[in-house]
Amino acid sequence: MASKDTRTKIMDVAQDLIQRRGINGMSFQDISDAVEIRKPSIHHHFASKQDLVEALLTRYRSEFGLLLSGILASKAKARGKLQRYGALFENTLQEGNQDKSCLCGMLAAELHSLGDGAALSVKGFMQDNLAFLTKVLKEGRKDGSLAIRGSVEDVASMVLAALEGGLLVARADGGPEQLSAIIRNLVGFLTAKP
Amino acid sequence: MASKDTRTKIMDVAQDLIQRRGINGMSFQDISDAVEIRKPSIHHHFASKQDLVEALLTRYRSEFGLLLSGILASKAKARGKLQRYGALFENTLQEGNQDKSCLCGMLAAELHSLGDGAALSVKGFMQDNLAFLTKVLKEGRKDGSLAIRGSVEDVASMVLAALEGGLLVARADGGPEQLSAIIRNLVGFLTAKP
DNA sequence: GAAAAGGAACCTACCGATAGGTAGGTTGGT
DNA sequence: ACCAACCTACCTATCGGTAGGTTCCTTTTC
Repeated sequence: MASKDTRTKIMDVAQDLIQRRGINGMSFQDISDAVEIRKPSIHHHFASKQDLVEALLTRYRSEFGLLLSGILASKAKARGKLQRYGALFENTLQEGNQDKSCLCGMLAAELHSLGDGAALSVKGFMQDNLAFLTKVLKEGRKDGSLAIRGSVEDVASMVLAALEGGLLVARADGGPEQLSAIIRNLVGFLTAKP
Repeated sequence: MASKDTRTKIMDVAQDLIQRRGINGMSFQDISDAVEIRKPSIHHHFASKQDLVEALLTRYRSEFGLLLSGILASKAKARGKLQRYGALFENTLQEGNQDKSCLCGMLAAELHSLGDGAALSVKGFMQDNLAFLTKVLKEGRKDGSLAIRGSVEDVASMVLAALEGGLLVARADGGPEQLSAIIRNLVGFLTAKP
């Protein structure tokens, strides 16, 4: 932690705050308090709040993309890949005080407060996930581990919606266990009957 | 519109703003601009922002509860009831500039900015919906129009998550058509095979 | 190798705009 | 005479952001 450079520390703190409070619930002062640096010094690393958010989104999409690639490359059947994908969301909610949501889920809610670049990046994140899910679902239809009816793209949308929404609902109501139940059921419904 | 009393106008405008921008993206000045009233006059009707939000939540839950009761009381089969329930969410997104989400979905995202009363009310909204869905799903298992596997409560959570998340995803990415596709698929997966 | 130049990484002090909220007065109907 | 429903004027806190200076390490130059 102490060895991380300041820019990274700022990004880490900012991302954590946005995932818990949202963009408009996070201020430069909050970052300044958490990272040991004066508030205006943040501007040395990020010219504006929009710049910070865009940098956050670029990093988040890149890291998330790596995780998705890792899942795609694994030897597991499609059903297993879907479970590993769901675990990404479960892990997010289980971190810290169990009140963190997906960065892009939060920003999607506050889309109105975003600049064009950030809004496009949030949309891009959704499309990244849909493309991933579409691949996994098609794979599952081939290897027989999943039973897909209708448009694969539409089912992908449903899965993504259930996970993003699951984070919101679980945080407000039933906690991590509720999210786990949602994922368990989702995978169950998509599983081919023997 | 002109005949509505000021208190109602304030609530209508505030709710619209929160559904589109979120709590922290809405200010008393915004309300003042939309309703023809000076900013401090809002305090005559609502002592604080928290009071306003809590009044909004009480009204929203009450109105939504009536809609749910109406659906429950209808003669339709459970599958039809589920479709009518989904239409509630579709209607929300189709209003105005097609950028409105569920009030409680937005507030669930910004839960950290809410007082205890409001947070509890958001949680209550989720539980209202889960109770409704649980009833419908059980009904569907009886009348044969739905095929539920596993815990009915867990499936209810999944449906609610998919709809709340569907609003977020559709708003950021594919618009109303994407939400419709999600609902179509959701109902499809829950439909008993002939 | 010493000195000068440069720039990254901070700092203090401050800015105008806006946030939610308060004090106290005016108006008009009951 | 009262009270609901407004108003103007103003408050403090905080927002994102700017100006300009200090420190220190690196790089260039004689």
